[in-house]
Amino acid sequence: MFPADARPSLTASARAVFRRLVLDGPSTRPQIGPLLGLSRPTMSAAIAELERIGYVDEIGVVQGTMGRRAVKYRAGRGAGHIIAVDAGATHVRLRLATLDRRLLHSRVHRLPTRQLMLNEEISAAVADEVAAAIAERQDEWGPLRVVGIALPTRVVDKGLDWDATRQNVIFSRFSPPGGVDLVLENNVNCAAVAERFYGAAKDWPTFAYIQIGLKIGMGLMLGGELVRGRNGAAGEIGHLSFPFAPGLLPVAGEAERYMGTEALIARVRADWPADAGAPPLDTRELLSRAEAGEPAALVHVDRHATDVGALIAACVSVVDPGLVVLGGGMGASPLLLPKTREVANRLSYPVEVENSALGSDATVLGIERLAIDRAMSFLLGDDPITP
Amino acid sequence: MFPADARPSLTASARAVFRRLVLDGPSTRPQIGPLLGLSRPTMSAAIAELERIGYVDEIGVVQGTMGRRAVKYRAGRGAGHIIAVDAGATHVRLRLATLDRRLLHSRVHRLPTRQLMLNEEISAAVADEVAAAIAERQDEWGPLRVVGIALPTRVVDKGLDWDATRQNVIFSRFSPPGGVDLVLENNVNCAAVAERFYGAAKDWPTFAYIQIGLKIGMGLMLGGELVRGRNGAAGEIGHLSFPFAPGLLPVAGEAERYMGTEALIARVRADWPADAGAPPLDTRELLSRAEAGEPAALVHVDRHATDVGALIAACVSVVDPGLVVLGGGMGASPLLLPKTREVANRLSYPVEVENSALGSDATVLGIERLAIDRAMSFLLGDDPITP
DNA sequence: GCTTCTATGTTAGGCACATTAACAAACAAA
DNA sequence: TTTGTTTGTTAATGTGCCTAACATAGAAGC
Repeated sequence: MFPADARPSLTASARAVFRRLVLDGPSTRPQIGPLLGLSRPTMSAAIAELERIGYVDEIGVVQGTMGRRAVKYRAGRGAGHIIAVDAGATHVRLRLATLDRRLLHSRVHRLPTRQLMLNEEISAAVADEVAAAIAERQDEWGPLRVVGIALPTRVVDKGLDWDATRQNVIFSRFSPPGGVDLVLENNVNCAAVAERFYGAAKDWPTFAYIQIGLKIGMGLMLGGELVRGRNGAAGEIGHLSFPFAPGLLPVAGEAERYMGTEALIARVRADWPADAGAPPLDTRELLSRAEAGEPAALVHVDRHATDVGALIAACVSVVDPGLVVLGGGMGASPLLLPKTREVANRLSYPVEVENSALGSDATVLGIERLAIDRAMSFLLGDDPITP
Repeated sequence: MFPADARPSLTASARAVFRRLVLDGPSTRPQIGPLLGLSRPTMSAAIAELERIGYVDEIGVVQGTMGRRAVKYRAGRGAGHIIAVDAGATHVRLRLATLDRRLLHSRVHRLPTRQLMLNEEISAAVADEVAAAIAERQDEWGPLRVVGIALPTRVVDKGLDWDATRQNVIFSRFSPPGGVDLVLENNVNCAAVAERFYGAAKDWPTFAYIQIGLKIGMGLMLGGELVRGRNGAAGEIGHLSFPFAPGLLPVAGEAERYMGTEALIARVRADWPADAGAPPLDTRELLSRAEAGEPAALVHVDRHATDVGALIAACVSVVDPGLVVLGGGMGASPLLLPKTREVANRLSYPVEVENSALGSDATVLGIERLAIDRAMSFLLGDDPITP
């Protein structure tokens, strides 16, 4: 549409209007104007400005109960589209969408085997899926602006301890298409973003998303801003040293090894009463048997809920988020909630604890949101041209 | 100068100029203009605007190596002044200053006995000192804009769990002067603010200040913003439940009871070797004997440093601040640093650990900064008139 | 089928706040 | 005294928004 170094300069009102069209979806001028406190002449000018450069398209008219009908607009072809990818351990999920989230293409690619960490296998799957998505390209989609990828690693800016993370492994088989902005973000942070915008934390600018599954992690949102930390390690609570008690030697990263599902299931199986039948093979079975009322399963679920409550209490004492959204294989289960709430609130300050509302889609939806945000800042020119 | 509901409206440039004069101290137009990217005519208009309403006073001229000399300006009499009070356990410290931090009056009031918590005794001392400061009032100081008080309690907005904190005890003997804005803030948070502006965290928008003394607490600064949390409990790491280990029952608030100086000294005395002379009576003695090289003292300092390192590691795993500034009776000692650094970095992610640069003045300086910020937002009208 | 009422959109005029360009003033150094 | 440098002012201009008034296009009433 135009070269990256010659993005059109827009008036503040036009930028605000575009932002609303992206965030709220198709709207009419009389909807947007009063919302932004802009007069009708200013709205006219803003829309004209945006239409001229292709950021906004007219898509029809709407008729109220009376009076002249209003023209409806949406983010235009020239605004382009983004690709969001969740590079997960078992699935690679992809969404291709416009900035106002019209889904144009999507795929869920199941990996042949579960990957223990970010590796070439995942990178290759991402490369395939991104290439396939780009091949689908249609003219009405406009230019591809951003590719966002959610990674199961810490994400840091180049220059710091980049090499200590595995994040660059994503590029072993995958090369980002040229001329397109790339956004990398930790997958738990992405899930937090999604819960904030579409899930259990709607209208909560401050909260923590805590993932309890094979791995343990937290995505922290304070005042509407994702907290990443100096080394991208904010929320790496799986890495909490543990135990933390007088006389005992703490071990780095032990919290995850103790709280993760693998250790949990090992404990469950070691502890399983002889007269309670075969012990559960995985967390799904443990949870379903607990739900069915099996006492042995219930005991273990309760014990785990207590541990989760203590973990939450630790986070609350540090950042006091007010709301904790639980996700992940174990965390998403409502069975944990009562005990977890009780323990967390007893050990620290008032916290609401809720289950994730988005499940396994949270991560893609989050990286989609981040990719859109980046595309929008690019188009509106309020960010460095090349980071 | 003018009623609260009729503050003059200022142009954006005038507001920016005033903000610079407050933050940078006396300056000339050619200093401020280029800094803000404002042309000379705009600077003229801004200064004229500010002078007319008394926000800015002319204080002299400065001569460069060549050319005409420039007029120097500073925050004016009409901008007024603020009072900052640190309501501490052993001292009440007060500073009365203009918005650009010209110290007009200050007092350090030593309480007859150490207070264990915020109580009427402290409230009475605050009332006395504030009254005395107000009695000193001189016309050239302009109006009193804000009284800020640093409290040794959690501080929450009215309406949440206000009653669970003791913060209202400050009003048992002290009544804020009428027509003046009041700012309350937790004392550890204040110390963090001071370290950020004037101390060890200058140029670190993200860091944590951790106080290790009689009490344990943290002030968290992320991206230049103080993190308070939903219940004003962010950083209440003294309240961390402890121990946190399989099979052990965690107790709320136990971290402080274990890590605080009282428990530390009790452990030292219980453990003191019979052939090492009389055990130390307090932390000051423990530290000075460690500094002198006494092995028994060194062992205990080292052990405590290890515990502090583990505590820092826990905070780093949650928020990854990149820098931790240690303050408080024990924390301010450089003796702890080597071991603390080693343990913290071994157990989590890269953190720099430094000693407080401000000592016991940190808290007053921090609340002074916050009071000034509030006064400035009041004058510039970018805040709700009455919260 | 005409008027009337209502909501949407445009045109004209003006104000607030910044700019650039040119000039005036005040100083040090030659 | 002259020259060059820096500071400050005046005049003219531009941009980005506003309000007021008008034009347009529909539904509803007679």
